[in-house]
Amino acid sequence: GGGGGGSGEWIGEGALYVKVMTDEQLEVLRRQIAIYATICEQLVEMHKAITAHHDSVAGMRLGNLYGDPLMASTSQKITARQRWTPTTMQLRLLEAMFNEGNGTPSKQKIKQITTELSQHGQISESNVYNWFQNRRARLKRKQMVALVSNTESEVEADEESPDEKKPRPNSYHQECMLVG
Amino acid sequence: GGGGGGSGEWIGEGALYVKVMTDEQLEVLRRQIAIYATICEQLVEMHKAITAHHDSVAGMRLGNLYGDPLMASTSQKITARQRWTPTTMQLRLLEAMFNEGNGTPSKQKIKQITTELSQHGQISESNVYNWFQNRRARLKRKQMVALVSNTESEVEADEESPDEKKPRPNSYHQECMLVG
DNA sequence: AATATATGAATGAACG
DNA sequence: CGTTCATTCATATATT
Repeated sequence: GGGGGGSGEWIGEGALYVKVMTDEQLEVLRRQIAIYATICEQLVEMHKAITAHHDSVAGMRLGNLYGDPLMASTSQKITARQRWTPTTMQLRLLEAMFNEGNGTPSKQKIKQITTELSQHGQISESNVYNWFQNRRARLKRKQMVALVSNTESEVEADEESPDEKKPRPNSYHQECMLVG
Repeated sequence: GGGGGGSGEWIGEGALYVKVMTDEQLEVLRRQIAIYATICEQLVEMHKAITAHHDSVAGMRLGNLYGDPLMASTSQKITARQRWTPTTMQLRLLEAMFNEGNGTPSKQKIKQITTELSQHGQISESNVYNWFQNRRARLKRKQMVALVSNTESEVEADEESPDEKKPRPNSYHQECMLVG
């Protein structure tokens, strides 16, 4: 499974955390994931048991499922992709390096990274270079947007009386996900 | 919509909601769940194919797992991502702006447009940004297709199909890689 | 219901 | 580096 790194990735500096989901909602979420995990385990075991006797079943193999589940979406099979797509492993390593900070990698550093990542799939130095450029640019843009919306919220909050509560459509991002 | 249940199940009365996870973190979470969903779907299909030949496998059965309401999300998966849909009024205004103001709006302009359009429904700056990007790109593609179909009789010697893309020179290679 | 299309969003690559 | 372009992915909607 793609468990995601240390807590540092999830907790920003100086952020204030308030409980958004109730314990019941968290439990629903946990159960939904657990159901998938259970089914996966059973099916994998079943598959192993079967292929122990019949090493090939209708040409289907689990194979790449273990390898790159993120890329297992249906459409991406036959056509050779024309642009580089990082494998899950490459992405994880890149993210880790990015989170370490240290700014933009030097040319020498990029060479080293490329060599390292090429053990996990096709990659070129320009891919690495572009990736860092894009990652940085988009993070910055996102932060700017967040800053603006935060400022607006504060301004609005100042103009309203504290007792008054206003429906904020901005929170719709959260209510849609994982609702069964 | 994000599927079943009124918002009352998720939003308590009088509760104040603050964003605890960034959109990026939410996306990571969604993808992690989606991994399970994808694996499960494929494994279930595999299981069906297998049990078509062996109707009893070592006493293991999925049983009611298929019937689980959380699993039977044929119409709306729990991992489905919500996506903005412009209202007719928003769409009309966007089209008008696109037709008059040539080119992609600046960030400042986008902010203004967003504020204006939010009077006609939920919308964010990235929605506006994406809309203009897509509108422009698709118009260009349509024009190119039209152009190709107009001139195809003249340039039939060219073996290149319209779908094929020409790899463009990479600036990183030009500026950095070939040095030394 | 299954398939096809339209389109919002994500992202690799390129430009100035 | 910030911005823009081009392609791809995923989902909502339309069609059969």
